[in-house]
Amino acid sequence: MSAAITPLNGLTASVSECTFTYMTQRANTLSTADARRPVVAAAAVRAFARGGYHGTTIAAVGAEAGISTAYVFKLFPGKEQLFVAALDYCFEQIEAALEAGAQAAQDVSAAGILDAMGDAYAELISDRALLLLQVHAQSVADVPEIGAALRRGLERITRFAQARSGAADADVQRFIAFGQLCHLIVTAGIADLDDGWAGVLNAGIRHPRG
Amino acid sequence: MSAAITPLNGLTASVSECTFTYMTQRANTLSTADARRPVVAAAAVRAFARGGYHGTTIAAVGAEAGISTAYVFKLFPGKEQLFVAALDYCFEQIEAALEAGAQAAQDVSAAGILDAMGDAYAELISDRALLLLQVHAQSVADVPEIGAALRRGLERITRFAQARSGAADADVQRFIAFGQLCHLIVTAGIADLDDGWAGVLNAGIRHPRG
DNA sequence: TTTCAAAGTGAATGATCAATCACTCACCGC
DNA sequence: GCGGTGAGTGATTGATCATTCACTTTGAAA
Repeated sequence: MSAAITPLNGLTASVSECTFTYMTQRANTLSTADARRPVVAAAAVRAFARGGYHGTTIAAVGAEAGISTAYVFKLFPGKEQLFVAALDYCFEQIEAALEAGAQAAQDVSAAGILDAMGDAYAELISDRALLLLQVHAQSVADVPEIGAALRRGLERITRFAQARSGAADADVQRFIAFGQLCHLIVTAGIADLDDGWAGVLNAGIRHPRG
Repeated sequence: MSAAITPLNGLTASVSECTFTYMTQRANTLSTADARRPVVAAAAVRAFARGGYHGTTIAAVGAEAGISTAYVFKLFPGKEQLFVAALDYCFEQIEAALEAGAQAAQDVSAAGILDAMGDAYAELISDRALLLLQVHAQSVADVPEIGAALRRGLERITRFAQARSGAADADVQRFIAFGQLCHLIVTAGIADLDDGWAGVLNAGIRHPRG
């Protein structure tokens, strides 16, 4: 029907093997599977963010990406690997945002850089998809491949925050801990509450969509 | 078949309306539905902790409780309300543990009490079911009833920690934030890792099963 | 123009699961 | 012993979903 082949919108994608360098054709042409995979992974982030791993169908991911269910299975061997690809993509985005935040920091002390990274993270997750996917991933981390992907992502951002800011271990730990508190505030819908107890948790947290 | 009517093992249960006071019969007699509900809720905590909301069948909850699937539906109107009952039960246990910890505190300063509550929490969640249920609840908090139950529980323990310890708002916030970090460490399986990055996150956290 | 491989799809299939129903059995007051 | 009420179950239903398969379309090279 209205197949609407969307021409990889600005997605740089890690097209590492460019054996077909001259094949930089026009848009609207069929894309190669390798180029399409990251686009579908990005769509999977949005779809899985809505319903979680068990609550999201492959059909929903296909619809989000504008392709058929069957083709999702041609691009990824199964649901589990698709979720892992989405999670990897998620942490890629986060590290990039932290780097951008660090680069934009006014105060270049360790604490200043860490703070700027916090701001950048709050900005990044203003659409909530990246945040929700992390929470859903925690929920199914007992699936071995997903747990491994989660640890890989956490290692990535922990190491990055530490190395890029030069902050002390305790400060990096606090950075991550308050990130988790932020996740709780958003998922539980505490940000919008005015009660005293909610104020205790919300204090000083830069909320997405604030 | 092997119906094996288990006689409410030691579960005090809030049998609030005892219109049938004389009916304190023996064990091995059929239990009333009101007395059985909390027992099934406790079983639901364990079952849902394993698979999450979408990944756990009512049959699994029934098996955990030692009753048939059909009878679970006679005790609770549906899966959603059963999960909510499990979550309420979970936060009840947590508040009780915090109170016990506070009572056992050596140092009765605000910080000392908060610390003792942290120890008691670490002890409580050593079997991980209560911890995992909270993570799963975050994951499906967009289901209105479940989100409301989660907020209710968080309000409960935040208010309790604040009132019982008398600590400053910022310290209570930190208490909750590091609780969330603890959840991440356990679900992602970081506690067992030896790498430097994992050490940053693990530092000073009292791990369950440590 | 023909041809071939890769892109992409519609329609099954087989399993699983929430929810329902019709039923049996034990107890209690009479 | 009889009748009713509530405890508890096995079998079924209707829907949903991951995965597969057979099929069509497209683009470009020979």
